[in-house]
Amino acid sequence: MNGRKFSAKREEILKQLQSTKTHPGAYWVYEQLKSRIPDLSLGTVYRNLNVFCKEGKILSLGVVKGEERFDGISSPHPHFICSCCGTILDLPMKKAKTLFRGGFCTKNSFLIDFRKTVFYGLCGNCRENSNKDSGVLPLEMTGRKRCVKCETPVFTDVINFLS
Amino acid sequence: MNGRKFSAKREEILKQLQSTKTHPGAYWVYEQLKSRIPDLSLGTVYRNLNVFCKEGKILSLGVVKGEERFDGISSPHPHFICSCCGTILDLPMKKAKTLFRGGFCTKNSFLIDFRKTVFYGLCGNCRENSNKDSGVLPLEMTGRKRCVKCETPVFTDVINFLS
DNA sequence: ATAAGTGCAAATACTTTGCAAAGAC
DNA sequence: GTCTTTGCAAAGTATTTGCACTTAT
Repeated sequence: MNGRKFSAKREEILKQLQSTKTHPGAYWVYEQLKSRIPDLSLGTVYRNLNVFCKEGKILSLGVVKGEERFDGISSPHPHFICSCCGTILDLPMKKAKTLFRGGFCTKNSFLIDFRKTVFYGLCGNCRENSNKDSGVLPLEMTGRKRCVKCETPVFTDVINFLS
Repeated sequence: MNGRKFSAKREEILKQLQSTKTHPGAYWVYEQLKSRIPDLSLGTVYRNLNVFCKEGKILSLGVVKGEERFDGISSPHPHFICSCCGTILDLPMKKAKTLFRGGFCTKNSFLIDFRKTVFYGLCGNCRENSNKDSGVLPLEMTGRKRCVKCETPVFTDVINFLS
């Protein structure tokens, strides 16, 4: 009674997001599909992007210049965000490592001003509550690997990045 | 003709933000000061928080649950954000390193689900434009060190974090 | 005197939501 | 038949902005 049903529009929204490397926002996805699917509504795009995020099928890159941006590739990888125009680029691991070490801009390329490293998860309180209430973890936490100690879902790929 | 003038309210806003470790949003700052400064307006808080960000006096931690959150400590350091309740914690470097290596939750503490590492700066296009147009870099880029090669402002502390 | 700062309220802009109709199973 | 998905438009909400007034220099 809480399952997900097939929806052609949902599929198209996912495909559209996965078809680009521009890390767009909801409106871009809507606009692209609108010509092909005239009776698509922006609300549906928002709804489904949220669904994908919670299912771990896509990645939210957070709000850039007032608009939430998404990545159709859900495996975590470094990004570059231009603080001037909002362009988002996938950052090859090799380049990321160079930037970490270098601390200055690379010739003919973008200039790194600063970076942010943020850990996401559950604080002690919320973790306790989510276990107590229903045994159900927040949707954001589902679909991931589990802690070797306590069986809680956890993302282990942190080991691989820049370690 | 483009200077900044003293403002008591501005000082208070900065002090208020620096007085807490909770990484609050604009409204919290406003609420705290309202009792002491009854004729303070929310718009002024927003305006000045933006000013501080551009001057590098505070740090924006991005939008968490729909609200932009700030850190009165402007030197970059790792944070933990609870994806359930939005709590933001400063993360001691030692713990950050452990989390990078461990990839699983720590006993009686928060659970790391995933982290994001984002580089901010200027892409090639914008960099070119900002040089051409006026010789003035976007405000976000000011007040920082300069690239040893091209003299463009750049934040060099990336070298020190987890390298 | 001049330019910057502020209060206030209206405007923006992105996102969410309520509800009735349509669709999947 | 039941539960999910959707279109549509309205509501919601954080943030920005215009303008007249105030304040700093």
